[in-house]
Amino acid sequence: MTHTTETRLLRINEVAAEAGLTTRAIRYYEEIGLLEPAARSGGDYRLYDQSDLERLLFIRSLRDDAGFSLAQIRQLLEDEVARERNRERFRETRDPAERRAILVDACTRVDRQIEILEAKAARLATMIDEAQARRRHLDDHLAEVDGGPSPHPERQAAQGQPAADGSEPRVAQPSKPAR
Amino acid sequence: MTHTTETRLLRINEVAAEAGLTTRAIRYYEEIGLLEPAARSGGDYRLYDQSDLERLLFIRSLRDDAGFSLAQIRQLLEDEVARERNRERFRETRDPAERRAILVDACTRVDRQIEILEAKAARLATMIDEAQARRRHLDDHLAEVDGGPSPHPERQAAQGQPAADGSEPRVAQPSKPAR
DNA sequence: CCTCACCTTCACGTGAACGTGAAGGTGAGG
DNA sequence: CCTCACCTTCACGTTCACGTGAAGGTGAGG
Repeated sequence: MTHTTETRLLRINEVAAEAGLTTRAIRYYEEIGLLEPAARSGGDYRLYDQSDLERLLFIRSLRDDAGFSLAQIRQLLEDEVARERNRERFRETRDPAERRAILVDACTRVDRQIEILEAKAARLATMIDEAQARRRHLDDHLAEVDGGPSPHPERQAAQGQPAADGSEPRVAQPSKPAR
Repeated sequence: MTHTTETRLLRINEVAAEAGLTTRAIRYYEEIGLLEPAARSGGDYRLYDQSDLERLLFIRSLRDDAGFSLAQIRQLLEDEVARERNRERFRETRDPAERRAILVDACTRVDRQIEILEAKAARLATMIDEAQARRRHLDDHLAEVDGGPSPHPERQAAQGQPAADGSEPRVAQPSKPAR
């Protein structure tokens, strides 16, 4: 008898709590083909294992943190599954041409994933930069108001009168004078 | 007469084309308070200026590239507007305490923006790393299949027999053996 | 003045991503 | 065996982000 190792199967309610999702959401994800429970009980209860939980956590982070639609998530997960199948097929052949074809297909999928992800990341990076620039500018003003010319040590004090109004370097996102 | 400078006002159809949105979407954004046209014509036609167009482009990039909901975008834009108001108030007072309060408020808003953005970016970065690791692994296999031990020059050739099955370093996103 | 393309405001329709009962089955504890 | 909490499958309701007419006004060209 494996005594502590084996992390028993979870019912939908439990896995939902662990994943931070509702039971309805999980059933919905099953409806649209995002995951199937590892097993069913006698009375057709859905039973989930540890990998299901991880998959749900992954789905949730894609949805919440990365902001993907379930359709995009489906695409990403399908590519993942295809990758798995490719590995199978790869192992089952010795023909170099076929192996090459499998690898090329895999590359195409991965490249597509990367492209999708990087487009998002690039825009986010720009926005973060802009926000941080504003933050630094505010810090300077704060230091200036707080204790005269002597902001934080690592950035040299803005000598003279550093445009003592509240002017900031506009980066993006315009807005009209009186709106 | 200002002859070329002045970039005349655009009607909804034109600004929609330039922004890559539909007229309906733009009217909807107005409904939910994301932007108001710069002006209205005699017959109540919506008229947009250059800053409106930029704002629409910004909204679109937030929606498409960053994957924000319109509610989140509204939040971000509102913070932006608040920032604008703060600058006004800042200029209109000389009281250091008040100025400080304004700046602290601004910092809070910016920090919240940054927090939201960085959460998204962090998750995306991880995913990109994982995808690129897979991509590199595939490249190695490809090179191996293509021309024996001699992958691309900048990465040293995997000597010996580099686990000639299709094994990849699993990074995240599990999947069960036979699903 | 007429036409025709574009505009306006309702107002209902739609797909995605669930929420919310309804009606009945399941399973561990007392 | 009974209870009670949790499960099942319909199936309709809801919010978001628009789409799609309908019915009528606008404005530049011929």
